[in-house]
Amino acid sequence: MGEKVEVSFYLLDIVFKQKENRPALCLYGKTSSGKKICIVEENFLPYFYAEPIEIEDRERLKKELLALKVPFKEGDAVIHSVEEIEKKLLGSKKSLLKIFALAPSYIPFLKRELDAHPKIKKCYEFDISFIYRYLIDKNILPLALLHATGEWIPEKSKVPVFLAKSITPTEETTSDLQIMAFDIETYSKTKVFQPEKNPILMIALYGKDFRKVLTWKKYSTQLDYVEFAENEKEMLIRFKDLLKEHLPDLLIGYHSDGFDFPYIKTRAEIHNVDMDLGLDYSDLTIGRSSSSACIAGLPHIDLLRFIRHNLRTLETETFTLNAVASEILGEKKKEVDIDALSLVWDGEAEKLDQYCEYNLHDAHLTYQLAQRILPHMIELSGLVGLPLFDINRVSSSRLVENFIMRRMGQFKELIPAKPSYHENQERRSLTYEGAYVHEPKPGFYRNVAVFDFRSLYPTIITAHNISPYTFHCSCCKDKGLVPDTQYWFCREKDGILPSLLEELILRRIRVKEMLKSDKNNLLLQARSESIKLLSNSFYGYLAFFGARWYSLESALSITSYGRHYISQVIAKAQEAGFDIIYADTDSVFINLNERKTEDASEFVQEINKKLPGFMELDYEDTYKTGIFVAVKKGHAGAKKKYALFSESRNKLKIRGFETIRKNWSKLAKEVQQKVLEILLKEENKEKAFDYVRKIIFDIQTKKIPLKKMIISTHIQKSIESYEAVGPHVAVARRMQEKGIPMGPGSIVKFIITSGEGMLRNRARPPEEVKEGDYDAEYYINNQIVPAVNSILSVVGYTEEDLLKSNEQSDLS
DNA sequence: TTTTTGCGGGG
DNA sequence: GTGTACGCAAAAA
Repeated sequence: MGEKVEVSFYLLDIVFKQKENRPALCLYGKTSSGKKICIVEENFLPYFYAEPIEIEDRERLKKELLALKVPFKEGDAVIHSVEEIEKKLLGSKKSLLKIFALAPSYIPFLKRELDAHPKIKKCYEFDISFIYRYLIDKNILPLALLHATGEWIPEKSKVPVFLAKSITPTEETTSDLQIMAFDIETYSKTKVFQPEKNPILMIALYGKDFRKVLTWKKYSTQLDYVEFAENEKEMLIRFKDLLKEHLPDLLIGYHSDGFDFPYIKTRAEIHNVDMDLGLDYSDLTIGRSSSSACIAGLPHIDLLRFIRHNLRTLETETFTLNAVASEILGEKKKEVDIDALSLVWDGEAEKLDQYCEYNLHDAHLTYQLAQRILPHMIELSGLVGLPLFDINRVSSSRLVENFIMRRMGQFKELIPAKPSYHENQERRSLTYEGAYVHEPKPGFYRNVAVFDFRSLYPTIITAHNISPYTFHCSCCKDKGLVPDTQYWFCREKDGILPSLLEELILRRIRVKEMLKSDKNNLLLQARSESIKLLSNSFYGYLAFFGARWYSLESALSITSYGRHYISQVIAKAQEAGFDIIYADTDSVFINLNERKTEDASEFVQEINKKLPGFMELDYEDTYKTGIFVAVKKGHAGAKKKYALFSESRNKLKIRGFETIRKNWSKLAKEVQQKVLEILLKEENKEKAFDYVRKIIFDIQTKKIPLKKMIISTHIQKSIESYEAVGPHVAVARRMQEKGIPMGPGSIVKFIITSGEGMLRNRARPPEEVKEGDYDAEYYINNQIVPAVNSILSVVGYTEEDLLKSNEQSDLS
């Protein structure tokens, strides 16, 4: 003890702790041999800037400030020290006072006091979280290798604690992380989860060379990974101890912010068990409204949150573990009757094996998903400098913001404050014109060429130097305005945001270049994706009401340029004799008619010759066939709703047809898909029409199996509180009468049966319906016709044609 | 058309 | 906690 030593470690997590007289940062990390340690940094103080009114007597002002006492809780918030410093605000120099304090929580109080101080004009950078401030100022990246000198100190902790005298960052980072995935199963006889009432039955853990399912119902099993606890309380304690024993670098769950951890916390409170999972024995905390489960020193990753926010490239519409795992891993959840778990638990414990397997399999899927997704999170973390815990949870606007904040130092520019509540409200209420959408003429088309601008908004920002820093400069007023506005941006000096964005675009070009010779390099792919995600978020960021660098003028100018360029392409295409079918934001759909693709290619090249900066029009593809439909009422073309067939890729591109959703029967979805396929791939409208006629005939003659007729709907509120009793509510009430509780969140599956009277009296749960006993009329008129009507009317069939009585014999 | 509510994910 | 952190779509008004 007491001897000066050196340690090197990779930074995994960072936690702030207010010590008696000083703020401390606990840097949790692992050494190159994988050992976990905690390095305490006490040499960094929180601060903000204050701009004095006159440059009169600085020394006197400093003394005055140092003597200030601002009431704070039981004591006083005081200023620890003051330094003089130069910074820029929108390019103009400011000489400022850097005000240090001994606690981050003093900062808002001191700031408020100085705002009211007669000798202080304005305060800056008072709303940057202490941890980010530290990472930014010390230029430390998460997962970076750090060297520290200091000494080991005794402290209550699950890992050795080291008090640092100095910390030096390096450029080296690690991506080799030991992860542990977990999942719980709970008692519930309905869809409604009641952690206050119903216990946790199982907890699965899956790590490298480690798998375990904890449960507390003893039954005979051959599964070597099942471990029994006396009761739920002992199981929770065992879970805690296993984490302490294994100390993974990251703990991974799926919807664990919103479900598993809140559930665990509630159950632990009931049993009076401390959920002191933190490496410093601090409790698991659940953030209130944006609910995130946080463990000191052990970053908790909820994959669902990252996937929902930042992995929108997935095809899937829903983000259930099953859907996401089958798309990313090609593997599904284990099929068990989860509804029966509680009954089995109560009465047939010998059948619990399948649920233990199910539980472990979910943890395993989560583990595998983490292996795929972590490279993306790690790349993003390195790019914008946010720790993995935050990368997991922030929106793309905050990614952009942190990226910019980190780079502000090099420009010596001040970081603007977050908007006040009032500004926020004001910004929310402002709207402006968005992208251009050209209304399509409904119809069936052949040879549809699609052009689109590659990264339209990012390239507009860089090509036209759009940013709050270049807005209305004094030098370029007479050099031209943004189309359809009175605004201009500097043409002489590079704006900070456009130059950062340009750097990103160039970096991505380099990464893509490297990928050409190393196609399967997942890390490079993740890097390219991360840069793309960040670049594409700049425009949205400028228009985001909560942004520090909010600039309505910039956002509005970007969309204005966007409309300008797309309209230009449309006009020139028409000049060149092409017919425009449709256009939306950054893409134009052209009817090639008898023209060759070479003509279109040439046209695109001509356009590209005149585009500034990185702007570029891509010839995306030529689609063999395409359908654009009309809006429900009227003859106008529906926007953002079309289907195209790419012969070269042998793939349908279907957009905006919304029947791929709930409360449509499987049959309706199937029929819609099939009709589009026949029309686009086979170009046989008679066959499509006959197909639908055949389906209608089959419905009438009761040949369709019941399971395709099931409609599922979500129950929104308690069954009693519905005033309008729709079919789903009626069915839910019947189920409840039969002893199956129904509440918000329950999914009701029902079939409309034949007979007279109101729908709600004819809706039945599928198990009560005999094969063939569905209401043919209802399914034809409310499911099939709406699904295909707009499509078939494009090729000349009306609703009446579809519903004409089935006398022709060729159909049967 | 504008405002309010409530789901998503999880068993 | 360098406070006051969702976002969208359907239902209701």
